[in-house]
Amino acid sequence: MQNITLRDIAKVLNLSVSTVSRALTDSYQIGDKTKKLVLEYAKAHNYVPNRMARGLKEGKSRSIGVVVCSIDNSFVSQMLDGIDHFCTANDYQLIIMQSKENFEQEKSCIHLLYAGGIDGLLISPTYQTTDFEYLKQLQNDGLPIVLFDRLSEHIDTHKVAVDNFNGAYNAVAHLIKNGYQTIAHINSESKLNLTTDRFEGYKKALSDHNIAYNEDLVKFCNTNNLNESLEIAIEQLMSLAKKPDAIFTATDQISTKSLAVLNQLNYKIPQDIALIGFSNTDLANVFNPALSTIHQPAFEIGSLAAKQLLHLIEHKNEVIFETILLDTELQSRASTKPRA
Amino acid sequence: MQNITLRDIAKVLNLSVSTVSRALTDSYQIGDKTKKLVLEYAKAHNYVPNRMARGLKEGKSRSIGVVVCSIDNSFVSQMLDGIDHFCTANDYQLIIMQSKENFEQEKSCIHLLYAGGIDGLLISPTYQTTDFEYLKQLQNDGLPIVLFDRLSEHIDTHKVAVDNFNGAYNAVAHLIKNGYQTIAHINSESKLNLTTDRFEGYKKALSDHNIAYNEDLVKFCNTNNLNESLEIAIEQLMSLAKKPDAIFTATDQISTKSLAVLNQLNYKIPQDIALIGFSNTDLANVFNPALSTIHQPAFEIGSLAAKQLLHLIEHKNEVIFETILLDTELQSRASTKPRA
DNA sequence: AACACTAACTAAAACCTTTTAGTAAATCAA
DNA sequence: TTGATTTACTAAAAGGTTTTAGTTAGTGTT
Repeated sequence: MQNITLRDIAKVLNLSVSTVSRALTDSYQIGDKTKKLVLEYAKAHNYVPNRMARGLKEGKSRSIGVVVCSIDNSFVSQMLDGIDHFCTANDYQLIIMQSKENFEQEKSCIHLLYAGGIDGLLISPTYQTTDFEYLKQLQNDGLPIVLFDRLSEHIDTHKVAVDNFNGAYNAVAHLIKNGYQTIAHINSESKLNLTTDRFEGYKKALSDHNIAYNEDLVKFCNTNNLNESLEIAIEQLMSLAKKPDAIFTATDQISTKSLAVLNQLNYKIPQDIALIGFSNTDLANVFNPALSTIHQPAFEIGSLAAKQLLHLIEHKNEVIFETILLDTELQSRASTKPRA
Repeated sequence: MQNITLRDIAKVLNLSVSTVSRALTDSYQIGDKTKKLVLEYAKAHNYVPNRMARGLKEGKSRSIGVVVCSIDNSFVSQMLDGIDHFCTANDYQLIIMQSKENFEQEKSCIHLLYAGGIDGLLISPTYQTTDFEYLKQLQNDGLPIVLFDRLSEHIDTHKVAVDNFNGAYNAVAHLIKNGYQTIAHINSESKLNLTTDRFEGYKKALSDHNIAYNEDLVKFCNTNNLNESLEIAIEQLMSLAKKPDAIFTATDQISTKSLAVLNQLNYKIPQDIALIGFSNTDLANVFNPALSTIHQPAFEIGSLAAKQLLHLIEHKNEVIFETILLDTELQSRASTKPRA
């Protein structure tokens, strides 16, 4: 099973191990004939450097850890695609772990990854996460960390996400422009920027259009028990004295499930109630009705975050952290058609 | 940044490196007092063995490679979830790579993974893949390999997937039972078992119900250019002299996109044409109309495949390979309502 | 007292790479 | 011809772990 090693090549060609190593890295110290000889032999015998040995020697593993809530989430997997794309292009391996929206499991993932010797960490924290001390400690120990999608102010590092405030603002402004006036908002229960920014965007759009904010129209759902808490939220909204004529939903999961719940309750969309939400599904056109969405450049978020992390790994001394916010895109479909 | 090493502990406690190593692995050769001393010091100073060093020494990495067509595919990501679950529970790390349905890229992924020193490989080949010589060579070199979801007879190893023949048979039988007679079939262009088994299941269901097979009703689409080739296929089907009254689609992508195309062409489903297909989307209920599906136990496929692989890694001598086929589930919805 | 045996430890090699610090031979300047 | 420089190579160490092959001190047997 064993792969061929430098020593094997050296023995056959009657050279020293160091010469072979240098020939393969095209060092100026080695003559052209020797280089050619070694290169050809290595190629012919399919030599590949042992990653463990190299990693041990260099104190690097050329692998990065990624912690996400769940691989099994279309938006997340789109970001992972972007991360993978950039890392593969730069010869870094990806080790992906899932927090399953559970803070304890998130800590455990991070610990395992760190112990496994990753060169850097890409993390999108759980909605529960409020304590960033653990991450800050690793950061102080020299581990490069980049936050993506779900950001927090409690840790200072590179961060990549979309402009959630503007995305939310545009969604609500779009509803208002199309004649909707009583706009509800369903968000996830969390202290992350993502949540608060989208909420703030909602409020700002209302106030900019002279619509009074009404807290009865705003619901925060428990992500760990979404089905049930969302049904309750929607039923509460629809039994208000002054019923909403539109809903702006803040996450992918909430958007699609709200559509399901509203359909099940036999509301006509958008006649009875309009719906727009953050979502990256490529099936929005197939929905009943086609769903208006705020679309995020998921692939770009991932690849940019990876780019920032690899830069951090290779230039550890630089400490000017930046936060990159990409633009969202409003995709208008049947679920928010202008009111007749 | 550097983690504490065995040598550090040895120096502080005035012991040899080997004693410390043995104390930590609870060897009988070390006295109880010494063991306790070492264990406490290691714990207090958060010692974690260097994965590279251990990997180098043992010739193992405790990591496995996974090659899939694309992370960004809900069915794939559900399987990855299962794989991750089992591997994490058994302290193996996952290195995921994407072939993007391209055979050359698949080979490149496998090569990178092998060079990276994985202990085993989990692979779901591209639809293009017909040549398994490369994999067989690695297998002969001692690399444990398990095929999942997309199987082939050209390599002998553990395999995990669903019973595609039966899944397809049930879908078509369901259509017939509900009164549909002229049943088209859209599949992906490939030589993999998955493709042929689903095609065979379709044919068998027809013949068992005394419906003549008509090759005009069967289309194989190019997965790398699905949008266009699918549109052409559907237009051809719908312009036949004897139009189909139902379509059975063979893959997740084809199923959802067919729905989109049929909607766009303004066909009423199921009145003009019924639709059922393999798909694992959890949004089938939200579609227009709700889509009948053949659902696969994706998580179980993944975790079982991982289980088989880890077993293979830890018992390399055993060579009785098995193929596990799980059952599919028919989920009947509006798109295949019984004909009036 | 001589010997075998065990308990508790250690020194050093091995895994494979990269890199530091050299060496030997050839070339060049004076 | 001497001394300096360049070219093309090598020996050996380092990185952290596990493991082989010891060593030493102490106990038990006769």
